[in-house]
Amino acid sequence: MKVDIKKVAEKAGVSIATVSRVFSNSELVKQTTKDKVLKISKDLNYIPNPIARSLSRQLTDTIGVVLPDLVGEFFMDIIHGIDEEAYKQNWFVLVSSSHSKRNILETLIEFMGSGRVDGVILMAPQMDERINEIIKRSKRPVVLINAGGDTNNNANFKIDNYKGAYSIVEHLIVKHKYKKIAMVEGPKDNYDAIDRSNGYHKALQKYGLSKNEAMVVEGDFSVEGGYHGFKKLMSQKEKPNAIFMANDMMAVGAYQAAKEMKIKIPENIALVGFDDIYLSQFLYPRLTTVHVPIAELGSKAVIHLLGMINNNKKKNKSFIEVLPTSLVVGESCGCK
Amino acid sequence: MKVDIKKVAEKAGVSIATVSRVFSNSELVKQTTKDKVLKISKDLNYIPNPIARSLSRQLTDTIGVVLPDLVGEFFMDIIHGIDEEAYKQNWFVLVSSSHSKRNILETLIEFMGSGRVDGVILMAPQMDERINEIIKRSKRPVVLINAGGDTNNNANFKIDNYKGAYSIVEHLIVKHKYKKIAMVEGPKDNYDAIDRSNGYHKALQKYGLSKNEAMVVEGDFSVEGGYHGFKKLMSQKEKPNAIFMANDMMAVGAYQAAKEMKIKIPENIALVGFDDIYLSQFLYPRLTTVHVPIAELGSKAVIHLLGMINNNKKKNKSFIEVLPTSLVVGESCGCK
DNA sequence: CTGAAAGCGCTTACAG
DNA sequence: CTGAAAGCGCTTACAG
Repeated sequence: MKVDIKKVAEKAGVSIATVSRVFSNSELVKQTTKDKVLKISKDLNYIPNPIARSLSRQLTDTIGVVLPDLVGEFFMDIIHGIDEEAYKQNWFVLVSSSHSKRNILETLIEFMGSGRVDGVILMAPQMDERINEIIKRSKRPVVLINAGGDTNNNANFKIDNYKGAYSIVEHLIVKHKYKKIAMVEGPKDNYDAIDRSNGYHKALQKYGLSKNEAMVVEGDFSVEGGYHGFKKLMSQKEKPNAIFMANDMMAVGAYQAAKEMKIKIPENIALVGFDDIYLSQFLYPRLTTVHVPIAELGSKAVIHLLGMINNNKKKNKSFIEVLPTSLVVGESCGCK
Repeated sequence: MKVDIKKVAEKAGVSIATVSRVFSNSELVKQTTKDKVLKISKDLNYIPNPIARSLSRQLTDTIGVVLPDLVGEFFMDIIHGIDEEAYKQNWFVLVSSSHSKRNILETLIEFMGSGRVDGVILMAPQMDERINEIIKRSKRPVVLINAGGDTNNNANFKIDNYKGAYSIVEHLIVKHKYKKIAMVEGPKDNYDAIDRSNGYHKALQKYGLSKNEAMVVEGDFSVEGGYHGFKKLMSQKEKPNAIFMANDMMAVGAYQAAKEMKIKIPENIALVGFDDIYLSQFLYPRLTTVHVPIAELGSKAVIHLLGMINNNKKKNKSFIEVLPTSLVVGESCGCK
C-alpha cells in the first residue's frame, strides 16, 4: 500500500500542488493548511519520492565521489569528511572507487554522463587530458581533491606538501642541529612526492646545508621502499644523522630495517615521516611526522561543490585551496 | 544542449519506444533498427537518464549502505568489497555512515523510506526493536552484516568469531603446550566479543584446562583497554604464559605495556589477537592473530541482496551465513 | 517488429 | 494563498 502525493492531497482536501509546496517549505502556504497536510502526511507515513522530485527539478541532491583504488589509509577519513558535511546539508553521497576492473575515467563518465548526481568530487592522483575533457564537457561541476598534473580551470583542494616537508626538515636542522639529513623520496611521477622533495631541498638550502647526492635515494611510498631506502643509506660509508622518509609507510619499512641492522632510533639515526597515518602512533619510538587534514579536505570539497551547484558557477573558474599541515613531534627525531 | 530520447528518436526516424527498447536490450527490435539507433545515440552522445528510468521502472539500480561510525579499520575493506561487487553487476552504491549528528536509525529511515535505493546493506553492531520494525515495514530488502542482537527474519552475514577464537586458543594449547592462557575480553554487550569469549572457554574446556577467574579480565576493544588488561594480568602473583587479546587493537596496547614493563614477547609471555588488522603485521614480533574476511563479507552481502531484489524474495526468510576465519601465525605466540 | 499513449510521482509557471 | 495543467525523460501494456 504505497502512499503518494495524490493520496495525501485527497485526504487533506487540497491539491497535490499544495502538498508539494508544503514539503518544499514554500512560504506561499497558509500555516493552517500546512499543519493539516503535515498531520495527514505523518498519519499516512508519507515521504515525497525523491526520484520523482529529482526528475521534475532536474536535481538529485546527490554528489558523486570518485576515488582511486590506492587511497588506503585515507579512504575512511575522506569519505567520513565528505559524508558528514553532505549530511549536514541534506545531501546524499554516491561513491565509487576505481579498481582493477574499472579505471577513474570510466567511473567518472558514468557519474557525469548520467543525471545521477549534481556534482562530483574527484580524487585523481594524476589528471590527464581525457579526464579534463570529460569535466569540461559536462554541465555538472567537479571539485578536485589532491589532484596532480594539469588541474587548469578546476576547483582544487590540496595538502601543503611543500611546507609540510619544509617544516619537518627545518625542525631537524634548527631543533636538533643535524647536518647530514637524508631523504627517501616518493615515486618520481607523484605530485605529492615531488612537492615533498622540493620542501626538503628548500629547507637544506635555506639553512646553508650543502646538497649531497648520496643523501637522497628514490623510494616508492611503500613499506618495502622505505626498508630498502633505509638500508641503502645506512650502508654507505658516509651515513646521515637523520632521514626524512617521504611518507609514513616508508618510515614503517625503515623501522623494520633499523631493527634488523640493530640501529637504534633516534640514538643512532633520527627518523621522520609524512602523513601521520593511524599506524604511526604505534611505532616505537613514536614517529615524528607531518599531519595532513584529510577529513577536512573532504568537507571543504563538499562545501565548495555545493556552492558551485547552488550558484551554478561552473568551470572556467580556476580555484585552489591549499590546506596547511602540522608537525607531529614524537621521539623518533630525537625530541624528549 | 541536452539530448534526450526524443531527439534520438527523431534523428533515427523511429519512436521513442523503440529507442527505449534498444537501450534496455529488448529482443523485440530488429538488428538493423538497433544499429541505427545505437549509431545515432553515439553521435549525439546520448545516455538514457537514469532518474527518469528509475521513476518509470520503480527501480533505482542503487543499493544503500549504512555503516556505524566505529568501523574504523574495516571501513575501507567493506566498502571496497561492496563497491566492487556492485559494479560488476552494474549497480550504484549510496553510502551513509552514522555519526555524532545522526544515528543508525535515522540513516536507515532515510534510505528505506524514500525510493532512493532498491535495497540496503546494514551494519548494525546492535540490532534493536526499532531497527527491526523499520526493516519489517519497508518493502525493500535488507541484508545485515555482522549484526548483533535479534536478527530474526533477516538475511545476515557474519564472521565466525567463535571458531576463530577457538582455533587460536587451541593453537596455544596444542602447538605450544601453554597451560595458563589468559584472555582480555571485549565489551560485555558486544556480540563479537561474546562469541570470542565463548570460543576461548570452549577450547580450554576441550583440552581439560581448568577455568581460572583470575585469568580473564574485561576489556573494551581499545588500545588503552589492552594496555591495562595486560598490565593487570602481568602484575598478579599468578601470571599466565599466554594471553589471548579479544582484538588486535587491544594487542597493540599490550605491546606498549610489555615494552614499559620490560616484558618480552613471546619469551616471557605469548600474545595473540583477533582481526588481523592492517597494523598488526607491523608489530614486532609479528602478531599471531585471526584473519577475518571483511571484503568478502561485503561482496557476499551484495550478491545476496541483489538476489533478493531480483526475485522479490523479501523478509520472512531468515538466512544466515557465517564466514570462516583463518589463523595468521606470526611470532608473538612463540612460533619460529 | 513498431508506435501511440498512459503512467511513474513529483514541481512550478500561470491564472485566479 | 490555492489549483489545474504541463512537463521532467523514461518504460511498457496494448494494439497492430
